[in-house]
Amino acid sequence: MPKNPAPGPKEDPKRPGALAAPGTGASAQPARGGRRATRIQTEKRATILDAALEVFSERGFRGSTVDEIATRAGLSKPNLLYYFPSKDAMYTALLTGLLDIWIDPLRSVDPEGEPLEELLSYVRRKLDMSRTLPRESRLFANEILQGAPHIADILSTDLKALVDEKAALIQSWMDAGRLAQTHPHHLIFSIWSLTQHYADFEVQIRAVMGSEDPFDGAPDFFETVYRRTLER
Amino acid sequence: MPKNPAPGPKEDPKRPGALAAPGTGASAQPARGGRRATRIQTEKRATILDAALEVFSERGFRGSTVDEIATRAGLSKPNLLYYFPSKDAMYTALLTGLLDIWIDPLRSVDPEGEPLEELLSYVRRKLDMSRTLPRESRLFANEILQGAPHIADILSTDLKALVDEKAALIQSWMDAGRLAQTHPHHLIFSIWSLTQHYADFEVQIRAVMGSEDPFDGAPDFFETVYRRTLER
DNA sequence: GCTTGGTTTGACCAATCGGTCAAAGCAAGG
DNA sequence: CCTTGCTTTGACCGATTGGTCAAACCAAGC
Repeated sequence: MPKNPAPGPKEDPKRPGALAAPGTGASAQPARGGRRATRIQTEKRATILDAALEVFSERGFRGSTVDEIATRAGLSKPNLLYYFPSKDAMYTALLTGLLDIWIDPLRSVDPEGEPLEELLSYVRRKLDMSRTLPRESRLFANEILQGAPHIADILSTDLKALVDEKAALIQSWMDAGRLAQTHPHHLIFSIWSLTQHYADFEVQIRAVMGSEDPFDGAPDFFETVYRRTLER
Repeated sequence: MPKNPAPGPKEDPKRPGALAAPGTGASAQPARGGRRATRIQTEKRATILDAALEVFSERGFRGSTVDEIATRAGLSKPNLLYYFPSKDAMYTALLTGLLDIWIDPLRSVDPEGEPLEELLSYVRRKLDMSRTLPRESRLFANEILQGAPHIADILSTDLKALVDEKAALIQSWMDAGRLAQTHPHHLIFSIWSLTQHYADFEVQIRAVMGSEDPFDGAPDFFETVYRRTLER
């Protein structure tokens, strides 16, 4: 089949370096065997992961099909399966690769910083991630909604440890009178909830708000809420 | 090979007005034809919808199978299809039937009541629904996450109208100096987000909190947040 | 017992699913 | 030119999907 240069019937429309594949594990592993990864492999694996993110975040794992991912990546199904051994492999690569990025803002809440400012900037960073990485947010939302079958253990070990640590830090700030008293765990949950809501439930929010951009008023609203809640 | 008549390869020409809808929509319509519904029909349709809610809320629409719903309802697949013409019919019946219930707490925010108390009790009622009806919450979460294909129009008409009305009410309360100033729309979103989070992301929250019951501390936390945010 | 009308089921179907495979395409070095 | 090794594909497989169908089941009225 003489596949000319750029026939792309429904080729990758655009979405430029939408998500190259930072720590997404796009490049780490060779397609097969133990050899080193070709440049073409690195690129295609990144393209595939981007398409997979698109589809998985829209339909969840079980609702997604390899065929659709392949089409959206501009590949044939067998060709895609040449780069990733299975549907599950793509999903796992995405999840584990993104988990770190996703949790990072919490990790960088600084014990040495000014308490209120640290938390406010955590909120800001989190909201920013929802705005710039909505697909990633929805991917996690889907995974958790369906019982977190692939990452349940990570949640109850690594994530729990991190949250407990930061909750203790916040508690110590409150005990020192540098923040108003509240339940630290629920405070953290509220930040996750509020910020991710704007990505995960975007359709609903846009439907209700009409033309106005939801992300316009959100930062101010959050700052107001958390200032009033945490300022002593 | 007695197979032949029925030329129609596939197609459901009719699809009589959306499925029933009293409460959960379990009983109103007869399974077939125009006759009145038998008691057995009423009961089985309710049983089926309950099983369907269980499955749909766990796996989303596309991830769910008719077979699993049938099994969980204690029926054979053809038997289930005798009561509901299609998978889609079950899903639609559930969604439309539950939408009213879900929105109801907002509807009953009383313009004549004491502003802060009205909103606090709205929050309480909402959180209570997440605790007692987590499957319903997850059903909606799945639907919205996947773009709200079945209810997009309702969101941008009925729901938008209701939210706009209540947002105006809240704004008037703020203008009258009976509540501290904030963005009413985002305030409402925050209530949806915070309360439903405890149902939709239950696995994550439980993983992080360990043995402690998340629903224990939540009501107090919410009251604190909204008091501090709204008290003038 | 027979009829009637609602109910239940096993067998079956076309479409789609995730995944395999052998064969072919292809660029680059010799 | 030929080899070599990565890349791509059409054809195909068994399993599962949503849905159909004719036949059987079953209680109740005659």
